[in-house]
Amino acid sequence: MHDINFIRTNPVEFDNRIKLRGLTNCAEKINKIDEERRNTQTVLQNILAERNILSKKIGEIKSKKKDATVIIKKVEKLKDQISSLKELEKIKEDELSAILCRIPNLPSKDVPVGDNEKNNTQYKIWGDKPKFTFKTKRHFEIGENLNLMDFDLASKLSGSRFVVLQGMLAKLERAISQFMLDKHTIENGYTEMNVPYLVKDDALFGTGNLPKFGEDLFTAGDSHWLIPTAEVPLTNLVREQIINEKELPMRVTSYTPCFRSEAGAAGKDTRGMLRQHQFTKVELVSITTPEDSKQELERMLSSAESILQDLNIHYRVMTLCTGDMGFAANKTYDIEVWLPGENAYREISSCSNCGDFQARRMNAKYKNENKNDFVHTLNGSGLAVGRTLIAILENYQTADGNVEIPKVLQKYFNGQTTIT
RNA sequence: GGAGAGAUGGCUGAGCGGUUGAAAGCACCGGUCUUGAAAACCGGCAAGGUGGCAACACCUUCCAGAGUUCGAAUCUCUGUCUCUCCGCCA
Repeated sequence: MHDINFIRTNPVEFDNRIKLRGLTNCAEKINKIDEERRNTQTVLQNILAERNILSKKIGEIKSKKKDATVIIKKVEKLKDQISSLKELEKIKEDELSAILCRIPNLPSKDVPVGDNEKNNTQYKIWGDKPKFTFKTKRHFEIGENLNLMDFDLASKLSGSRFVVLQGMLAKLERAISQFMLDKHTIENGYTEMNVPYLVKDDALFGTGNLPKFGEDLFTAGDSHWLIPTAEVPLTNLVREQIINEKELPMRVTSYTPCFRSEAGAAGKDTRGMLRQHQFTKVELVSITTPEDSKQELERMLSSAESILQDLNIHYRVMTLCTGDMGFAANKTYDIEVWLPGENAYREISSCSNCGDFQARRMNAKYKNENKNDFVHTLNGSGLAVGRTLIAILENYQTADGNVEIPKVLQKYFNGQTTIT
């Protein structure tokens, strides 16, 4: 949610920066409604002030047991005006927030400008593409050949975009998530949280998924939604609060399933488990002061990177351009992991600084020398577990169709070193 | 699921329909004292908004929404949530 005050005082800058996200000339329209709203409010407040004064007088007169009918008649006349002005004010407020809550965050000034992912820029690259002496397979070929990954079976239960993992692959999924949580809690300074997977509208509004992107979500039938990412419950942990500055930065992590309808992704990545309706993810969320959020994004990125480095898998980090960022972000880094079977880099993590955008929607503040200000929120995958499993299968595959278990995961396998 | 109780400022907790934005305590901030700290004492301390260059003035907010009233934290209705007891249950 944007600061109306900022739009009012910097309409040109606002329009220039929001244009980078494909929206044109918003400020004038917004400011016109805002002005109508404020004018209405001023008139209303003056009448309310008058009513309050007169009502107080009535109290004084009555306490002296005198007759107040003249003044009471006078105040009665104000009532109609008050209710119609209140109505008008509400209309203007709703009109304003309907527009404001659908406008994406302004891109940070250090984000590359562009319309689509082709304009993303490489921020860093780690390791090298591994060399294989045999023709590499894709993850689902490996998994299906091992008889440990079954898409047909899953579709009987749940339809398309689901998978059943069995035996060592199910265990691998568990080992990966365990490893990630251990790494983030023991070495990277995050506190592990166990959070609800069903949330209310308000929580999704807070992170920016609603009201615009309900299509991407699953509902649970009642007033609950299935979380598309643990970002939603984790970020909302600070909603409607004034946090003591000493508590910041707050770093939390959680391993959860994520549910996405993939409404706009028909025909995209239909083979394999790259894009599923349900997947698990270890999420990182940081709550910081405005001064610290930029460096926190770098720190968060490093935390996510540390997983792939420990797994010794080659990746690159892209800075998303203005046109490719998510709704709530002001800057986003995507970690793209190298998949030899697919001969491509694929997103495995997305780390975003949302500035105060979500904090405004959630009304999350911190106390700073007797001043209250909105916190900054950041979120990142650390990492997507399913895609990490894919990356391991493809990077650790052997000529005979088996998969080596990465060193750091072996302790979760009682010393076993290969999946066969 | 049945019966009852409740929701007030960062927290605990008072609050007759009329100077109650709200007592008191804790926490927090500033000061005195102290070599330093603690204790003690003094002072400050809710949020959001409108108008104003500003000092400041005013408006709104006591879970949410509707209502009664000249006037609601206080009365009525609805919803949400919490707690206690009973039943059921992983």
